[in-house]
Amino acid sequence: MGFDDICNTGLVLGLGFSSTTDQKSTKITPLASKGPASLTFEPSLTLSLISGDRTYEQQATKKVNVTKPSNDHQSADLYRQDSAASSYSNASVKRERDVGSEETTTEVERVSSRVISDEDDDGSNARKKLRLTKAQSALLEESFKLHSTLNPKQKQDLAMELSLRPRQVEVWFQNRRARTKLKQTEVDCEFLKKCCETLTEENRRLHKELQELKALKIAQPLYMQLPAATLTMCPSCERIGGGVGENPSKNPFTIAQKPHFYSPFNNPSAAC
DNA sequence: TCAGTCAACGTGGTAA
DNA sequence: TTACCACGTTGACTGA
Repeated sequence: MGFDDICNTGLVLGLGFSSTTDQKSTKITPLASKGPASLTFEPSLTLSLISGDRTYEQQATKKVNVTKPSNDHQSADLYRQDSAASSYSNASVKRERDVGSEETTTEVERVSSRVISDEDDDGSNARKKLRLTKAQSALLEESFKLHSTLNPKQKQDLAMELSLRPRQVEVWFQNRRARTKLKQTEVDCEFLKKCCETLTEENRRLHKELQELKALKIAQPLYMQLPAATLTMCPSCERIGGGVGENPSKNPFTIAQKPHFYSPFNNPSAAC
C-alpha cells in the first residue's frame, strides 16, 4: 500500500505543523470524536473517501421459516413485550441472543410480535430496544454484501422475509453503512498516521542535515566549501589587486598575489 | 459499575 | 413535496 493507493481511494494526505486548532484537520471523525480536535504542533491530516457503489442488484432470496413458539416462557415474554409499560427484560433478550440456530424460527416469531407491539398505539413513548436475531442479522448482512443500499421493493421484500417493518430494515442499512464507513475511516486513519510519522521523521532528518550544512558553511571560507571543479580563476586576478572594496591603484600590494576564486553562483562582475 | 454496542430517532442536505 | 441518505445523538442492553 503506497501513496498511489491513497490517491486511488480518494484519500488526501496533508502534512503540516500548526500552532492553532484547525477544524478541517479534524475531519477524521473517529479519532477526532475521541480525542482533542487538533494538537498543537502536531501534523494535520485530511481525509476524504469515495462513496460506495449504489447500484441495485438482485437481493438474497433466503427464506426464514416462521413457526409458532411452543415454550411457555416465550409466550410469557411476548406477553411482557406487548405490555405498554414494560420494555424487554434482560433475561428475555439474552435468551434470544444465546439460543442456537434451532430456535431461529421462534426468534423471528418473537421479534415479529415485538414489531407489532411497537406499532401498537398504546400511548407509551418509551423507546424499546430491539435485538435482531442471528438469522435476521445474517440475512441482512448477506443482503448488505450484495448491495449497500436498498430500493423500495428490495426493502419491502426484505422486511417481509425478516418479519420486520421496512423502516427497521432501512434503519439497519443506514447504521450498517455508518459502521462500515467508520471502520474504513479508522483503518485509513491508522495508515495516514504511519505516513505522517514517516514524513515527520524525514522532515526532522532533513532539517538536521540542513543545520549541519549551514554550520559547515559558517566555519569555512566560501572557496574552501566548494569543490575545485566548481571554482574558476577570475580573469581579473591577472591584475594586481582587484579585491572588493579595495583600490588597486592606491595599494597594489594589499592583496597578496594568491589566486582569486569566485563562484559561478555569484555575480562574476561583483567578485572582482 | 461502566464502557462498548446497536437499534432507533432527529435533523439537514439533496435529487427527482 | 417527497423520499432517501449521512451524520450525530439517544437510550436500552450487554459483558467484563
